[in-house]
Amino acid sequence: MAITLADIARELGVSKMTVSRAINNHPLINSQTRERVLEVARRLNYQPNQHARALATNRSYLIGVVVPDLMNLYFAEVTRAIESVTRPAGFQLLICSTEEDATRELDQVEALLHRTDGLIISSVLKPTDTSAYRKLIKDGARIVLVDRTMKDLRSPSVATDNVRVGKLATEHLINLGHRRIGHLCGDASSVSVERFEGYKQALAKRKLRYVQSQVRRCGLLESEGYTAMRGWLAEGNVPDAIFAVNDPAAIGAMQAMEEAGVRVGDEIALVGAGNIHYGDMLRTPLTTVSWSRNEMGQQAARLLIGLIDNELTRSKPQTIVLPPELVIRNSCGAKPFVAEDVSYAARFGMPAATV
Amino acid sequence: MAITLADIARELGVSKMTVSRAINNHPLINSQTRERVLEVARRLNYQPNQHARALATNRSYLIGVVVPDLMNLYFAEVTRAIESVTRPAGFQLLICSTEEDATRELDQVEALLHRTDGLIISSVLKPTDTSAYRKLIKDGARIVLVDRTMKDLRSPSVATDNVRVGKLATEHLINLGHRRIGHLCGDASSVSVERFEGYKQALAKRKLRYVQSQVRRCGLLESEGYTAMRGWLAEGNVPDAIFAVNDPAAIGAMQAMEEAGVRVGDEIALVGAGNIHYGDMLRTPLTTVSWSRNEMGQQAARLLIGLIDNELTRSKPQTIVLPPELVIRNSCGAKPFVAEDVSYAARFGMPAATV
DNA sequence: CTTGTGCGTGTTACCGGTAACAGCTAGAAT
DNA sequence: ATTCTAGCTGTTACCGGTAACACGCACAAG
Repeated sequence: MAITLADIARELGVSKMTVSRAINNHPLINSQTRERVLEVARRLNYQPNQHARALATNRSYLIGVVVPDLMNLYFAEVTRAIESVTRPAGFQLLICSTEEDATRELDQVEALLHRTDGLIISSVLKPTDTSAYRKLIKDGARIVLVDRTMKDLRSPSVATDNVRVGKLATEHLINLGHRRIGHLCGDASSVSVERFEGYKQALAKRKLRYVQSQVRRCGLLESEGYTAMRGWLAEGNVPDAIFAVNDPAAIGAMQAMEEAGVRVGDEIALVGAGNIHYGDMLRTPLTTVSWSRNEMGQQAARLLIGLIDNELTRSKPQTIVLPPELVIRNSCGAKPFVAEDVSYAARFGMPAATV
Repeated sequence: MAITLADIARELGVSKMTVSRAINNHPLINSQTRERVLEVARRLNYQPNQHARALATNRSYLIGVVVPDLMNLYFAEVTRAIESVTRPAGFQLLICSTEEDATRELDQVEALLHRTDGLIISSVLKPTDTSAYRKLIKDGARIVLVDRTMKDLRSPSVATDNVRVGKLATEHLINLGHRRIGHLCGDASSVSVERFEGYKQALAKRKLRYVQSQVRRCGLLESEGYTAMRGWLAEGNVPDAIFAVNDPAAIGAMQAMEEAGVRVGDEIALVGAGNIHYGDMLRTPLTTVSWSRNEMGQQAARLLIGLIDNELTRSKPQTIVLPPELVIRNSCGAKPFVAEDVSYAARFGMPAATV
């Protein structure tokens, strides 16, 4: 078995408490004693039992992260950003992917709550389905919402302005001269609903009629974008331009178009959202709407640590909104097949190429 | 505070032990009593304290996963496969990304060991740097290695035949008529070393001379592939064909080539390894070597659960080797810019497109 | 010389579970 | 009627930490 406090205490002829204080740098301890303890601890390679510590202090130094899909690089990036803040603060991450499934999300959240100090959730639920989380939060759960938010929930959140995302994408397509603009819309989640709303607002603002048949439900997964677009192409009556709810859906749709021999960006303009990695390296580079995934993850992590340390007041939770911006590439047909404006090098913070 | 066993016990006028037995479906309990207990537990929404349980049983139902890079979809896929086995078995995952950093790996492993029942590791270390893990395993740590293995370590592992990976890729380039074949080689990890070895064996077998200057060290990250290739192009003396240690490195190199105006698959043939998601959808679809990430993750998970349940004998650890196969696309120039042979639909197990 | 004070250490109890064993009860076997 | 046994339940101790309080001691102040 592993070394315990008691082993060290026996070795030195002191009490467990003294050892505990030495290990935790308690102020009320003689510095010489501390040194002696630490020396033995090092020699025996003492590793504190995290379960015992968690039981006694009610602090696990674990943070749960619940995301819809880790195969979506958008969330991989957000998760990495979260980790970049939590790790230096001494927390480890319990990561769960819900595969865009609401039941699975609730199960996971329930299970995670009781072994973590707090949760960062990107919820698949309808933004109005707040009852479950409302109850958990009332019972003292520390939850921060990221990317996808919920209505009137007493918990901090970080997201982008998704109505604006939908507007930016749709207006861009309108500005390019398109009039029959369709939408591959997502599910019931906040991002889906709000981006859809932005799409409708953009149409209305420019006096274009909203046509039901030009909106197709697809979901947020790449495979769903593919299936939906394949169906659409088979049925016919496909619009000239499409705003897809997110990049994976757009990429799935793109693939369906290519298989059907439709030239993306030429015959059909396409815009996604999220600016995922590889979006600029695809056969047809994807025009999209972008906001900082890094900022998103880091802010969420800071908010949660704030909650854990009781620095944040519970009464008026913070809501952070990140500004979205359009990233024009080729899939929208705006600049058919010219080089990228931002060099790849910039992504890694390198000087521009000299070759 | 949360509901405890004692609360339920008091409510029913029985002992904590009876409640504990009811919750855990102990055989020695009256089924009526169990029903009564479970009913109250449900009503009070009892959730067992995992820390207490872990302390008492020395079982946390947590599995640690240590991968080099979650932004590499290859590992995202392996992780998802692990989760597909561990979740039904009642385990949750503590996921760490080491960012291809050895120090970080050792820190994380040390920290994870003491709060998990076992670890699945894809190690960044040199395959000969076994001392740290050897010690941990001797002290009873349950570790399964995945993707990247180590020499003579008493622990089960799942990997592909990486020498064969290097051979398949290089021989393919030779078969296409190339004679000046270079290699973007990785780091000191097993996969890097073995694929390099395969590259050399393929050259030797076909009586081609191994030329030092045609091998460039780059690492396993996309950014490193980019940097290395940019440097190579700037210096000149670039070979006709390149085998890159993995897909991210290949994709980075590809980007550097495109920025330099070099037509990939035409002026320079390129082959990667790993068959990551999006590899087939790039501007130039990437020829690569593939093996099942799903099989890899699932087998690793099963092995670890076997270790945890003491079903696996410690004396002769299992080593599972997954067969690699060549996936020919366009970047090698073999079939310049024709349609994919395998439809995208197949990836999602759908019938072929009818449009 | 007493009292107070502050520092450092030890004692005790507790966090919320579980293992091991003891004890009780009813019905079967003798 | 007595003993045995099976089946269930309770008791006690323990997992490895920590909080709260008690205590001892040296030294300064009164």
